[in-house]
Amino acid sequence: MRLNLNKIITMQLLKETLQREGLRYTKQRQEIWNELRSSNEHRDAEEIFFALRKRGLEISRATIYRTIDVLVKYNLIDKLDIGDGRARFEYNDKYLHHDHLICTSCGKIVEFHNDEIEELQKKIAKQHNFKFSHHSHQLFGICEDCK
Amino acid sequence: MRLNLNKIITMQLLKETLQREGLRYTKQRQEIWNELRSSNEHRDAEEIFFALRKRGLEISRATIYRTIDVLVKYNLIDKLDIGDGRARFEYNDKYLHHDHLICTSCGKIVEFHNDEIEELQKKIAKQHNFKFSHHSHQLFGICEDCK
DNA sequence: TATTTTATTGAGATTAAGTCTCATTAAAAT
DNA sequence: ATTTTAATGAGACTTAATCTCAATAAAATA
Ligand SMILES: [Mn+2]
Ligand SMILES: [Mn+2]
Ligand SMILES: [Zn+2]
Ligand SMILES: [Zn+2]
Repeated sequence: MRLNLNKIITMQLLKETLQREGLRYTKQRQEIWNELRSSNEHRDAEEIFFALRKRGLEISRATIYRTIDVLVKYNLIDKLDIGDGRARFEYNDKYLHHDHLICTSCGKIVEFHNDEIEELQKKIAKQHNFKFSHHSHQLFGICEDCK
Repeated sequence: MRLNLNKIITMQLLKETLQREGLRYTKQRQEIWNELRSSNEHRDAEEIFFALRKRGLEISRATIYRTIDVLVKYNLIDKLDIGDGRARFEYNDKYLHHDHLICTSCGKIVEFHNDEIEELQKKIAKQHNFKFSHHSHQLFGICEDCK
């Protein structure tokens, strides 16, 4: 019940965003968005491709990449670089922004949020007369299990 | 005089680092290190390759990439991602660490340092029982000239 | 609803950053 | 001076991501 309502709301968000931008609300874009919004993982393009294949969907890699670009552009998903040579993506929850702490040994990803850092970033951009748009912040180390 | 002394000291640092690690102090490694330590730019592998070519040095791209890996591994240079699909590198001044503020319009790079953020990062890693090793922090926005 | 318009898709070719192979070279140890 | 072996050079290879273009399907229009 709750999940279903959540899905309806987020699908509506996709539809409205695409309409506002004069883009089409296609089957493929719905499927990719649904895959990312309902997952807690940090997925790369290939993983999204196989997740959809597994669910019996015919889709091209080119469409995955193109759709990801659209979703990132309109802030529906975030791109992140954990240093493994592939871009990863996750649902962008506007009300719960977070950055990442990554274990360089096992790849574990821990999410963190720090209001002080968020504010300091804005302050730094302002000091240099930049109109701040976004940031990329990753901490690397060895996790408890790997120590 | 001062620059020359600075060069002697940093070349010595390379030599000692390589010897300590049982690696050879080769002509190519000296040239790549010298190129990076004497520049204020944020160079990618191809730019280093052409800078050395211009100075009449015969060197292979494979050696550029391999040497960069060694220099990053032993913290003589830092790797940075400004979001253009190529890894960039710069001299690592242990006494003057900095992160980057990048203009998404013209590509201008402004360096900044913030002690509070540096401390908060250590604190966050500690809270999650990580042995903190390094971080990657970029701010993106539109610079004064591009606004 | 049927027709028209045009953005999007699929399949595979292409690009390009980075890695790998292996014969040759040159540090550095003896 | 000789030996040992790590490093280099040249180019093949890998792979994430982009591009091309004919076919398809949203959505606008009749
Ligand atoms: Mn996350
Ligand atoms: Mn810098
Ligand atoms: Zn770990
Ligand atoms: Zn600018």
